[in-house]
Amino acid sequence: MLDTRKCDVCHNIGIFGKWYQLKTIMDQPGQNNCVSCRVKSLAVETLNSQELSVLQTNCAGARYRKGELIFRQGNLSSQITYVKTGLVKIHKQGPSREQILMLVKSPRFIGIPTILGNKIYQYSASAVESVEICCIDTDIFKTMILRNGKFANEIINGLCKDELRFFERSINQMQKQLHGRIADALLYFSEEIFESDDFIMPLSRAELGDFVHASRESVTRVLSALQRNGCIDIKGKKIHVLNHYLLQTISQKG
DNA sequence: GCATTAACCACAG
DNA sequence: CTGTGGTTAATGC
Repeated sequence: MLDTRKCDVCHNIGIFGKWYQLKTIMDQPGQNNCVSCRVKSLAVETLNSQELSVLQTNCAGARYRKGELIFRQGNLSSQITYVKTGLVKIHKQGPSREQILMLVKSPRFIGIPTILGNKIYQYSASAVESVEICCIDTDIFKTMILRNGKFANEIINGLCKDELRFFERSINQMQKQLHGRIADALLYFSEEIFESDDFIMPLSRAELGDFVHASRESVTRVLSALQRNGCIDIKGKKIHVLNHYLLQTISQKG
């Protein structure tokens, strides 16, 4: 089933269940207008004008620069955060090392499990690129879930997709060895995050290591091995996928 | 045993 | 922050 509504900003057609793309115009900082917001989530789109104005008086926008912490594991959560633009990493300190659990492409809610489950953040979120977010008051958010079934439904849809994606990634991480995991990560960036064969890797080698559960040196080695066999071309942070098929094979065979 | 995989350490741009 | 090389421990054939 396709949702053929067009985004009035970038004119991309939204695929059913997927947030609209947004590549340009943002609301002015500090001047929140939920009614005219260009990056409403599917959930927020189900709200009527009265609910929207309630939302508007209970949320605030903020900007974070590359590398800044949005919230920290162990802190008390006070509001739910909606990422309007930019890329965010969800990470957690494990017993031995830091692990990047997932990358979140905007626009998207983060931190819902914390609000509805444990009040203490069980993980941290940081800006990978410069990021714009909206903070919504927890109680208002909960009230909307209780009162508005459609809103709740969209929220649940989002959480389910997250979980499925996470299961998929878990299998990859657990059953593949390094070459496969890195090939996976490259495909993930190329296909899901940037939707292009040419992109600028926003993570450092060390962060990429945290993402695929490997040391920074190993990441470097595998990357240059992939370059040697003509899979990809690397110039610093610029990555060009030359042979998608080969990359997929490596990803599948581990 | 020998080969492979990947982490750790050290050093150099 | 990155790339390389040497070393080492674990695992597989």
